[in-house]
Amino acid sequence: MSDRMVGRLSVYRRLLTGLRAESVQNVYSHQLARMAGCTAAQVRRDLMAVGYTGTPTRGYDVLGLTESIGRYLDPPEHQHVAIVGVGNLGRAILAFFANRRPKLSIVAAFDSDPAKVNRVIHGCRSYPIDQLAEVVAREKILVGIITVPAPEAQKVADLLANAGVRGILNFAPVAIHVRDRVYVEDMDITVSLERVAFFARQDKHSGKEMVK
Amino acid sequence: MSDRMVGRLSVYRRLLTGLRAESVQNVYSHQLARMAGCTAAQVRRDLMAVGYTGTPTRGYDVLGLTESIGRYLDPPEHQHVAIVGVGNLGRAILAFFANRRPKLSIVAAFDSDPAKVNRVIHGCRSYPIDQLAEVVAREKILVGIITVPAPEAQKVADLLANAGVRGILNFAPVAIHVRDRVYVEDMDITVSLERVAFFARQDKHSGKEMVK
DNA sequence: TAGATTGTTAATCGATTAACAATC
DNA sequence: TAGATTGTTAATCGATTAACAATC
Repeated sequence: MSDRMVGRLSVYRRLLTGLRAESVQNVYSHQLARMAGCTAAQVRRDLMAVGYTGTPTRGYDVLGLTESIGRYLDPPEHQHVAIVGVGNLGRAILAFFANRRPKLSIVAAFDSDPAKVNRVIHGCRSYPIDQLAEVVAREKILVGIITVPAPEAQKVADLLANAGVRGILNFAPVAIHVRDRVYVEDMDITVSLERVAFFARQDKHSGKEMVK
Repeated sequence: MSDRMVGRLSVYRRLLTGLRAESVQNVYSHQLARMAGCTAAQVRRDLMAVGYTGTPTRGYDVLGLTESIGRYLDPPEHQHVAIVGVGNLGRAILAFFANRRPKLSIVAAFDSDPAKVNRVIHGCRSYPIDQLAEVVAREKILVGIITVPAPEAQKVADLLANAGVRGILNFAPVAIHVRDRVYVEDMDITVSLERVAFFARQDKHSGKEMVK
């Protein structure tokens, strides 16, 4: 299971949820492909991998496929996330994810600024950073989001990894190093914006969209 | 020039800037590789592509390499960016980029909410959305950032593309479709978080970091 | 049946990795 | 010189694309 495929499955599911809201019952691979920005063959291969089969006449059943992707992508039980750094970006992410996914929710926020802790921000409790290990263990948090300034990112990554977190989504503009068992994904807005600016100046480019 | 390579060059430059601040004059490929989270051979191949050569004894000259990457990545003249959607995320991005890059700056923000326009937010002027085409043309804006809710993203993408923007960084959780000459990069926080959550549950995974 | 779509294999493509002579 | 690093080519790897018989 490649990281790209997991990303596409996540996109398919969102599209399927939208179709269900419109009472659409069946969908063909080429329809999903057009909406997701990939090819029909890629959709079919991905769905094959999650073990869901369609039929030539009706394509894929929207409800059944949604559930099948959910069994694949979703945690068996509710999965808890922590966010470290309650600045502008941290608060934006808290607002964005508030009550969005039933099985994946941010249950704790941490900051080193005393003015930002022991509060409830967009429905999420905030704690002093030195309570991180304790809260991560108590709340069974497996995923951490880093939204602190670059100079503090590595320190925070070490705290999270030592507390038992197994996945990190890093927004700090710096590469962090953790032990091999921790999955790290960097979302570097500066790098992305520089890349878009670079290709915006090129007359020709691949033209394909990048799903991060 | 692949999109991944452009991303790595952006990372190298940031690292080199840090080294310069510490008065480091020379750097070897394996040092850059360790900091950037890639391989030494990859660093050498990337630097070869930008046309900068090192020497076996001294490695690469930090200052010269920084300038060489800049000539490659940076626009010949100041490049202007617009952001559409002044919600939590939009304001966070404005705060993040305020006075950060000398040659790449967000010069205009747009929103459909009358309460959010005709103001200065983190140093950036905000306009009503219906002035987008006019302002984009006047300010020679080539890049747009979309931070509106998903249902409005396609409409905003059309507005930007029609106004002459050539690159779009899309934070809305939906795929947008634009003509081929416009480069689109999606930063989908939901997809990324679901992916991290997925791999956090796996016992084994690639372990390699993903630079987006 | 006819026709469009599916599951699945083979071919293609591009990026990464390994290897090594040349170099300072 | 000796030794580590460089530029560069070949081999590997994985993902995407193309193709097509099977199927409803």
